[in-house]
Amino acid sequence: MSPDSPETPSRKPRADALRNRERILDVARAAFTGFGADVSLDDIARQAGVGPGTLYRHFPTREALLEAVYRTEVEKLAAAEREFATTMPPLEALRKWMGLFVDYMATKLIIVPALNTMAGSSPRVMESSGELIRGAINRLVSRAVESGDLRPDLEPLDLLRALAGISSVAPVAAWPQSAKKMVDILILGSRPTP
Amino acid sequence: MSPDSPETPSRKPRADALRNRERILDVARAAFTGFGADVSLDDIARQAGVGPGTLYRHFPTREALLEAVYRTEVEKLAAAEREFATTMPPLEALRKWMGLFVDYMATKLIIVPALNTMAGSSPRVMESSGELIRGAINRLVSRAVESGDLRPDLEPLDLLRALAGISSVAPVAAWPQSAKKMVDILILGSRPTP
DNA sequence: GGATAAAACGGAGATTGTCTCCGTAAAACA
DNA sequence: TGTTTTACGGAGACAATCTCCGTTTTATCC
Repeated sequence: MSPDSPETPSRKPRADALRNRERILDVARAAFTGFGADVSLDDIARQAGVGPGTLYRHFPTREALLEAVYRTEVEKLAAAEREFATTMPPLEALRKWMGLFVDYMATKLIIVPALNTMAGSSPRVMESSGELIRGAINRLVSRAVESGDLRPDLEPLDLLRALAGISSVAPVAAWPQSAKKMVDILILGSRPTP
Repeated sequence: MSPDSPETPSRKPRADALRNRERILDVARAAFTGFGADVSLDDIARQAGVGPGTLYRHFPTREALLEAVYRTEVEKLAAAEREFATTMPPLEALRKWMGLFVDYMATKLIIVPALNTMAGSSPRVMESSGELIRGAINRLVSRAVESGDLRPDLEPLDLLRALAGISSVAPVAAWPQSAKKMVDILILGSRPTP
């Protein structure tokens, strides 16, 4: 089994391949969240300025594309945390990151149900994502607590639960707006008692 | 609003229309549970011996057909309870009904997730179904308790929960077999202590 | 039991989506 | 710069969705 090493990068990957992959993912994320998980893949290819063949070479099935979009979003969140943590004051970092989290939830709300009703649906993707996100919010909150900007008795995950919770009471379309207001309210309410 | 009475049945519905509707539902149930919720609707029409136009006249969208199949299954369950209760001894009625419930769960496992990821998905269908099923199992168990065939401290819904619970540990394909064995085990274990 | 009108049928076909194949083009390597 | 490897892209085969309308069947009224 496993005839050779995990990867044998005999060559540098072609620059246009990477560019195209990027653009397809970008367009796909917008299309999925805007028009649902069953938009035409050929349409996505067209909008990304590539042929259908190119899209299908990068992502052989709709499921593969959905998974890739989701994975990318999670990684964006994780990367944002690392960046914000070193370039912004604690409270601002938290606020901006929570704003990104709202966008992430919007795509998650579309993609996860779609993946669940597909043949070879994969729980594996979801497992790792939870880990990354929990780590990020923990670090962001810790830093803001240590700097005295947040109450020390704050459960980090509760902030995210509050945002996610809106999705069940607000109409899907209006969700991001409500959630973004919530970010300010939550942070305001989480400051230490003077 | 509501210009006239809910229904003005000016005519008796045509016999072939009813027959066809019936046959389409029958074939659709088999197709959905056998091959998933995205089988070709034209195929279903062909197998039912009608043209595509006929299928689409009865059920304008895939969602409508899925809903109709589900609703029909629930009504079958309710009707079976009414029949069994008057024609069988209590324990046999319960056993046979639970056997039907296993089949019902198999289609529910396919249809509900599919409906949930569709545009105008409707929670209304599910609401009434739960009511009907709860009523049925309650009556069946009561009767068997009164006749002394079941322990009086039995929570009726637990019997169904046990069956439904298998679906999360057994592979989807092998599910009905495991569940049917469970029916015997459950009933055996539910008899009064001698 | 016809005659008549309403209702339903069915399938051809327009439209749209999926996915592949392969000749062409571009990038990496030497 | 020449060669080789990799990727591109779009034509087109195939399949599914859904509609339109001429034909057939059915209920109803004499």
